[in-house]
Amino acid sequence: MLTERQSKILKYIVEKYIKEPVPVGSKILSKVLKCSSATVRNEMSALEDLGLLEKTHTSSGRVPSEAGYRFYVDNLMELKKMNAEDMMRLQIVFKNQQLALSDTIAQSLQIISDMTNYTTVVLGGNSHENLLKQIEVVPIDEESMVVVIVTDKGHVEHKSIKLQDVSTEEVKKTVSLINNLISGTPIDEVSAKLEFEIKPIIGNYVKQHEQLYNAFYHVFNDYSSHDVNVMGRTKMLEQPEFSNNIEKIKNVFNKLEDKDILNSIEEDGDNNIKVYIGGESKIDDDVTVIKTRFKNGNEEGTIAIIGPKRMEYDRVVGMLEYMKENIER
Amino acid sequence: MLTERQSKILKYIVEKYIKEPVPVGSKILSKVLKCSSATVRNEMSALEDLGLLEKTHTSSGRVPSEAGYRFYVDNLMELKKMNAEDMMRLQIVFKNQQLALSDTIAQSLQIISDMTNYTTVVLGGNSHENLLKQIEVVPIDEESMVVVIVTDKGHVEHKSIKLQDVSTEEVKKTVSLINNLISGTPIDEVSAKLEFEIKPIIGNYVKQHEQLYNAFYHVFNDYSSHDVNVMGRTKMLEQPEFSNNIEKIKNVFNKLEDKDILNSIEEDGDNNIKVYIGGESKIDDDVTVIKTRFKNGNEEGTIAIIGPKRMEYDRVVGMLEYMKENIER
DNA sequence: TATTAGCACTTGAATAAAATAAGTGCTAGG
DNA sequence: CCTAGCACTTATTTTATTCAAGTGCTAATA
Repeated sequence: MLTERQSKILKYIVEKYIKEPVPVGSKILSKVLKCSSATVRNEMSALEDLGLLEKTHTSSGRVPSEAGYRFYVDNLMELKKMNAEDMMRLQIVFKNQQLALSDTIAQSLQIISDMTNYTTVVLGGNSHENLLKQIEVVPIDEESMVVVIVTDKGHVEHKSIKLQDVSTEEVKKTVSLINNLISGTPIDEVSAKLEFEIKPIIGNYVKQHEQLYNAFYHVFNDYSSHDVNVMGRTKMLEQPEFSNNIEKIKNVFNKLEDKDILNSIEEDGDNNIKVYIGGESKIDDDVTVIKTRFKNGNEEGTIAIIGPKRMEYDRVVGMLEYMKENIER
Repeated sequence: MLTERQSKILKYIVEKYIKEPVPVGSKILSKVLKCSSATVRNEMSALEDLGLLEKTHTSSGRVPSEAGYRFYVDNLMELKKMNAEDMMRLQIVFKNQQLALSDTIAQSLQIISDMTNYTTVVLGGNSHENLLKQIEVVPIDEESMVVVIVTDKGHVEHKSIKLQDVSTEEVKKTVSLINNLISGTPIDEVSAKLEFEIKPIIGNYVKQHEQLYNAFYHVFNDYSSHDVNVMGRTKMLEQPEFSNNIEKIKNVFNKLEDKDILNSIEEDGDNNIKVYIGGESKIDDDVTVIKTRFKNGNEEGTIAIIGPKRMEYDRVVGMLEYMKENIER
């Protein structure tokens, strides 16, 4: 366990370094703590031995290590309430009764991205939690049509398909069959049900049943299963740890394009606010992801704020708490 | 007009500089042209006076100016056919009969982005060219529902709306009213028709008609009107003119996020391949956009390749021609 | 008249050396 | 246990030096 003074030192260094990415030396701390710089140096050395601080070179000041940030977040950080002005901006969105929940969330996260200069993400629930509500087919011309899938949570997915020698009648019949028989099934089980419950039936009355079955099968199989909405991608470029390092930018941007990586943020079980620092983030050693799940009626999902490891943890966690509260009622 | 020799010099400089972003000096050209470097210098000086070449500093070699690229593209460039290997890769996609056209295009442009290290874009027709085909409403719970809009070109857009005290019956009636009366209308005229043709009618039999009307009105008004699909955003980072210049990266990425800017690429009338160099591109002085419209049956749109001004014009134009041909049949 | 050899001159890039600033570890004494 | 003091390290900044590439211009040449 850390002594009172060590805690103070670590907290100060983390917060100072977050404000400005410059290693923190003993001199400034000696003023804060009203003791000599030598004393501070001894303490810093101890904190380094504990793995909470690091040096950038032999004679540099100290910088928080990943474990240092972790300790700060878990033990030292004091939550910061949002300031009134920021709250006002968000309330304008939340008070707007016209908006559907997903739009409310998107807009408010866009605002948060602007306020903080961090990237924000909304993830919309997993496909095994989404049940098929209804499918609709709209014919476009002789051979192509659009299939629209709606889930019980209001997610919509669509795909155009091409069919030869299948009549509109046959398609309509099949659609109502699907709606009657397998609506209510989790999306990722639909393909299976199609095979065992629909295929045998349409085999009887549809000439090109193989083709028709295949088309629907593919539609559900390709169901991308996740809404991913990233806001403020370019905010990452404002952060000094990236703006000097093209390789890092490349890496981070590529990860932000990768839906699998983003979706993996949703995985982790619990409903509280979670903080993934550096290596824990799966994005980059210098990136932190802070996320929480939300649930409002039958809509649920995850919101996340992605920024540098040097993120303003106290502020962001406060914001996310505020967001969660407002979304959930 | 340029002399034979001047043309040769300009062509050589453009192509050399595209291969490697280093100013081209008179020495190498003297070898190519089999004349003295002094002669070349005189010619280069003349080309500079014509505004086709530039120097990066008083004693540097020459670099093509924007006008130089323009002249090259319009007069000197020899189209380059795609090589067999690249063609093969694309043919695998084009030969796949299963895919809907939009998927074929997306996949092939993804491949082109990988082959060239340029960013690619598909734009899906303007809203005034899209006619309303059909709308569908799927109720999600007591008060919310999803509205799905399908256009005659197979574009799908959806939006959830919230309604209080409106019965499913009333909504259904309104939907079939819309489908019967204004299907076939250009999307961006639907709002107006709603007001004059639908509103008066539903006023008679729907209690909360104001609310219902508003909901539909918003749905069409927010219709984002364009499919924009950007592939290989991060490829820009591979280009040396950007990878050393964060400000440029920021600018370019922000523009690539901006749908209005991307859509403006579609504007320009004509169906042929168009090249917008540097300032003409609306994205950045160092960016070139090469685009063409395509039309296949009732689906149409624009494909574009976005890269540095130092783009391999001959290769990209060749590819785009090949793409257009394949899409259109 | 068009070309070319020759040369002085300019500039950016690379390298090296020196000066500066910030900060550390350690020792010894209060 | 704390701290004053000092030798030592390292990154950063500044200045000077050299090097390579390339130009423009002049005068001679074909």
